[in-house]
Amino acid sequence: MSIRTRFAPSPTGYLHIGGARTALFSWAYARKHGGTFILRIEDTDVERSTPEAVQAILDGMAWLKLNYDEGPFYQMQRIERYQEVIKNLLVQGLAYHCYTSPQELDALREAQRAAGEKPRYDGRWRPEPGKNFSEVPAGISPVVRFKNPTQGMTGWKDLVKGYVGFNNNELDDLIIARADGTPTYNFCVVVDDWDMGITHVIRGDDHVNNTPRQINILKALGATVPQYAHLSMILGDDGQKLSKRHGAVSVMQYDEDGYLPEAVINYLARLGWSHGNEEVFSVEQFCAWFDLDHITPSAAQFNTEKLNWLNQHYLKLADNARLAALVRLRLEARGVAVNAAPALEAIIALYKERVVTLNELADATEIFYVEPHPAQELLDTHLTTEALPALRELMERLKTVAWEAAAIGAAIKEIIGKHGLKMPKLAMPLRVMLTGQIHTPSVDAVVALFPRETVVARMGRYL
RNA sequence: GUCCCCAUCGUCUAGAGGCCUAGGACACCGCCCUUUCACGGCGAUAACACGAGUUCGAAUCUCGUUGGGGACGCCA
Repeated sequence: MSIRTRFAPSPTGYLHIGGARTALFSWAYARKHGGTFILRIEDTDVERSTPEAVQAILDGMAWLKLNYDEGPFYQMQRIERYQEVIKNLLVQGLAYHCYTSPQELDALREAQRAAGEKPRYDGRWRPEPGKNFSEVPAGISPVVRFKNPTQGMTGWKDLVKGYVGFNNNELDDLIIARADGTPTYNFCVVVDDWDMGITHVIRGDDHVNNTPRQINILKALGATVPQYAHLSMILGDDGQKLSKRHGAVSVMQYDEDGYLPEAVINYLARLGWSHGNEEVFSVEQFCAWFDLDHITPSAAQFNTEKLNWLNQHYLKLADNARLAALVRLRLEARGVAVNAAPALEAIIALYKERVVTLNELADATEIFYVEPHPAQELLDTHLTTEALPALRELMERLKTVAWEAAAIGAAIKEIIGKHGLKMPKLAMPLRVMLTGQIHTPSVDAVVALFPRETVVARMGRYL
């Protein structure tokens, strides 16, 4: 049987790192087995779902290049189907109307909590032999509840956690249709997974408690129960739970922060999954290796340091032209006009091994297009009286020397030799005058990057 | 409170009873390279939560303890 997986986010916010990993694993599992990956938008919470959030999810997946074979399907467009199934369940006596008001339910739960019990529906409207429901309250639209089995166990062999079982008497009769007739999450999921022929449900840990309920509905429907794999959650850098208020950032934030999507993918792939000692691998390699057997059941803490390391690695590997396009966007967003000279690609070639993110790369390249303003302190420190004569001579030499790093380097060496100076005595003030910084790549290479006139002009300002 | 899940270096992890004196990676520290800062190379420090079992033998199996997390919505 062909494998069919799905990613089913609710559009109530951006795609965050945990969701992205769930999507990645689901996607990779389908890819590994030549199966089908489906995107389904679970938008039945009309209050909180927004088109912007849908777009944010789509954008996040596109950035990570997680392509889907079917969908996106929207649950709100399948309402009729859910209602049809609910009607059948009602007819078969597998579901029933419940007239308990939200206020009554609140009171019930409160009382149960106070008594140290697990808050749950007490089945007061559940049809039972001997029960008489002749006094149906007038003017109240009922919800529909699923008639959950009360005996026995419901369990499954979770592909990540192993066997997980619940006593059916722990499960209450969940609402499958609201008073306004709209179906609820747990029900839509079941119908969709059934209709869409999902074979493997790969989702977050927070759904384990929903699983026995969903299995019971699936069984009532006569549907095949898919395999389940519950992924543990991702904790923040500080070990705390990720939430909107705390550290849960959109994957697109990583784009903004200057991370490469392949670095994020590689990092996420390795978070909670392993293939021996492999740390760095392409997405293709990941798809070939991926399996559910090597997913850790325990929660994982996000580690920005390691993401940084991977990003640096992929930056070094990345094509200069691609990086130039990415950096150009960032520079222009800062209002920096990227001129033809110096060539951005050439600058990047020299700088990309020295930075961690694209933003740092943009920082480093910016001074090639914008006048630097060296701090007076740096000028005082490095433009020493002993260096000035040599610097002036160098400036003259740079007006005529062959414009390439080797020749420039040779000229510098010759001049320091002549003046009895050590390399840094000349290199540091040169860096400061040209870039306003004291940390740059090899100074002759930096000089060679600039047009000759720019170098002479920037030096001339201080000599 | 009830139910469910989890537990190896600071972090991500390898590990399916002897291959473990517990391996790799990030970070940290040290050394080398060096024209500054990086990069790169080499090296060091660092962990099986605790307690009982089972077994000739346990990081691996069982039970318990402790600690952490999740779920208990007419949210998803």
